[in-house]
Amino acid sequence: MSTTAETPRRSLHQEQIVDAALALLDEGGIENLTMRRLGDRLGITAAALYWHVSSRQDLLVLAADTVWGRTALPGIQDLPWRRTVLEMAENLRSMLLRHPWLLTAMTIQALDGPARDRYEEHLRAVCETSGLTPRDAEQAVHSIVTFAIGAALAATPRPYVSFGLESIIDGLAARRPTGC
Amino acid sequence: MSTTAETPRRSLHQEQIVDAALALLDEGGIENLTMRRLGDRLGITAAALYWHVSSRQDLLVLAADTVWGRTALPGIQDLPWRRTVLEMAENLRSMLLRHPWLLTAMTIQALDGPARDRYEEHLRAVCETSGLTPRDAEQAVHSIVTFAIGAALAATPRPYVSFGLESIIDGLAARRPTGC
DNA sequence: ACCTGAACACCGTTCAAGT
DNA sequence: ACCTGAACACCGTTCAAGT
Repeated sequence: MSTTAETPRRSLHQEQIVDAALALLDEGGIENLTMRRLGDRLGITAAALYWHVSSRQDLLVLAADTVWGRTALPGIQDLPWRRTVLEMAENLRSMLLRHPWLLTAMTIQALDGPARDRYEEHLRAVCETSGLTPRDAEQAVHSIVTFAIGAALAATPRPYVSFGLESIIDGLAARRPTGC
Repeated sequence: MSTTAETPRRSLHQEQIVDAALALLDEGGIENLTMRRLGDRLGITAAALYWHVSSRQDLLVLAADTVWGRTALPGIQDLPWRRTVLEMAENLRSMLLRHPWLLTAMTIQALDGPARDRYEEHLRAVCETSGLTPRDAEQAVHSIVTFAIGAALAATPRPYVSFGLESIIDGLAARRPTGC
């Protein structure tokens, strides 16, 4: 009835569309997401999707940020900072392994949405709280995210992943005033 | 005239096709490589391409290995091993930045061909020659390749790349009997 | 041995038209 | 406000038929 109720209604529809798109992506990768197939699954014409979403690319951007948003963020002070950083790296890597189409999408266009920003911001906060300078915390975010993404894309086996991450964390720790 | 001359003739044709495919890929990314467009550029029907190549995927595999093969391999003992490893990582990263479609292709299917094997073999040899155990040299290959691929995909800025690579190399050096 | 033409089963996107 | 139908300009791949 009220005018303010209209916007949420519309984004509800969009949420259903993004959920269905995510299902198609997880089932068969990026080439499985087709406007016609997505329409079929929602009982709608492919053309009708363009009322809710501006393009297939737009849909991929929305799907990407949705998935970033589902990556768990551990408590900032619950564990020693090294363990927390390791956990965040592992969460990111396993998220990318569960949704390989996200790697494909990232290679086609830069995908930074609010949920990714939130993840990186959290990682930086973990490092700063632990005594790293802001500069080194920024270093940490870039190095850890880079390695986690690389590990997912290269399908790097587990033990090799741990070694690389721990080397990077050691490199960061060496820069703290207190040392380790 | 001789029967032995036939095989090279055919792969010459294939080489021209792969070169033209590479041009399309470098110009406009993976979605710019179209059988019809590639045919046009070679003065041939799209259907005719299937005589030389079994599918578009096959063409991508051939293009990928061609590009791996063009990555320069530095001399094994010309520089201190750390510098050589850094150089190989940088060569890989800049190759991937020059051919971003290769990252896309890697996310869609595993792409290990002879040229990639050769690159990784060389990197392992550099590490083993420097005194790393075979196990640690294997660690080195995985960590360095993982990080270089991640840096290309995440578009990690230069200084952050150096820090990550050097941390990994420090971690490797610490495992040598002689220390650093 | 190598290539064409036509066909099949698809794509993303637009847009007039309906309700 | 939301959806359909038809259309446009594309795709990869197959296959009979040509030379």
